[in-house]
Amino acid sequence: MRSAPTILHLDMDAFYASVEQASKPSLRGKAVIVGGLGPRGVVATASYEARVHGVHSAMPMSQARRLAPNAAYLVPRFALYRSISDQVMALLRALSPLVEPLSLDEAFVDLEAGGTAWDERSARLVGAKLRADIRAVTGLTGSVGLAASKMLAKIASEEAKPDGLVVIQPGSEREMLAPMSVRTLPGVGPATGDHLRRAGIHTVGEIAEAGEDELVRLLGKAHGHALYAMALARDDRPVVAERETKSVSVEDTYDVDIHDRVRVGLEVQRLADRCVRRLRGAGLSGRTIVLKVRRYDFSTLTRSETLRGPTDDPAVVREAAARLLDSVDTTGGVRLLGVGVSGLADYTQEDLFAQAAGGAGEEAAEGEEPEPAPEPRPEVPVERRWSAGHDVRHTEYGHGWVQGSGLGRVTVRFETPGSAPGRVKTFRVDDPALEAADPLPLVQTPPDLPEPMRPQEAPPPRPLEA
DNA sequence: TCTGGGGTCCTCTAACTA
DNA sequence: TCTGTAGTTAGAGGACCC
Repeated sequence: MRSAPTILHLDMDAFYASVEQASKPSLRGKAVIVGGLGPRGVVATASYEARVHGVHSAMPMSQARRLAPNAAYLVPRFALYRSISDQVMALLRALSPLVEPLSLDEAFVDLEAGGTAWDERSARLVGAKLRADIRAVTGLTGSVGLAASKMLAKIASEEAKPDGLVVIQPGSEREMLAPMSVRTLPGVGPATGDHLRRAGIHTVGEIAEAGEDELVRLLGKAHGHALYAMALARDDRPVVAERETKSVSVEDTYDVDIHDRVRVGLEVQRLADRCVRRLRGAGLSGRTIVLKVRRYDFSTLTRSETLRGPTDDPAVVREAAARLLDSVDTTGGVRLLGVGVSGLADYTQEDLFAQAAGGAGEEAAEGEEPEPAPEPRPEVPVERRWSAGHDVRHTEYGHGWVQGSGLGRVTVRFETPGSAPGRVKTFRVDDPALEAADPLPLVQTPPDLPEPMRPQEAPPPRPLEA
């Protein structure tokens, strides 16, 4: 492990909710909850104001509504979050070529590899400047952790939240970790946490005391060795800039369980098509087709089939998924269906004789297949749908966002990121003066950055577009 | 209270192969 | 030719992460 705290972990604070607050002045300082709004939705992100009420990520939305009935509930706008994430990642890439994004709002940076920091003082300066630049470019806050390893940098940024910077001094790690809960360590979730608790192990220090053999006995080889090393603050994992995608999958949870076997089959075909579209969009193909079924009682099963060679042919994936479905009992109903492809390659090698024999008649068009028009779902009326939180424009009142809709009406608040909190008006859902609009930039005119921090180039295209 | 979506990695078992 | 063994691959499930 290195001797200076030159690994940086950035974590944007309550990212999705903060973006929504930045783009909607009337929500600033208010409880904002972003997530699925259907009957089976869960919370993706809650603003700090909402967390005060006990709302947190992954909580069922129904529970969140009971805890914070007056919060603003919004559906996620991933395209907007991705564009802001790109701005942040560009700032990180100006610091080092070794940037490892973990998600839209989190990344590791190896400052030493970038030559931007070599000791605690320089690392602290870089971290502070990064936070200021993120605020200037995006208007948002992020928390920074600096340490000599990835694990510790991540723990440091967690300690720094919200809107802070924490450095863990090399040499002080074990002492600092010892009293912390085992759940602090990456890889310890509810199941492992319970397992350890039953063995009388509650803190990181107790993991270290238990010894490696005991950890391996309790948790298995890989997990046991890894966790013991982490408890001793041993973590040599490098920051890896490019990770290959290993699988591509899509899944849908249905508002109401599906009982009709024919409908289940149709949904699987739809998911297979969507999965292939994503696969092709990323320029990939794959050998193993996976079907996922979550039944009415939440029991989940997967069935998979490995083909002779990688494919990106929708007909082949559809047929494989249908074969897999044949082996699954769906009586009682299903709440979720998913189709995935793994064993990826960046070429296709269709065994035309063996695999296309069944589907030769319905060959898909070569090359870029057009996005099929979204088929209206049976339960959705054929009228314009206004999603809560999405931007709109009115010919008379200008730019605003959908505060809610129902009973043939849509309520819009007219405001922009740079305006004062705006007024609310209600329209008929089919009002011709109202149309969907693109989000506005959060910061009107991004200030010029000083030379060393200016992003040098656009980030590379993301491998997967949703 | 009733549990999303998109991923990664690990473990166990069975089948196959050398 | 039969048997035991070790390694590899597939398939299923589980845990975890954001």
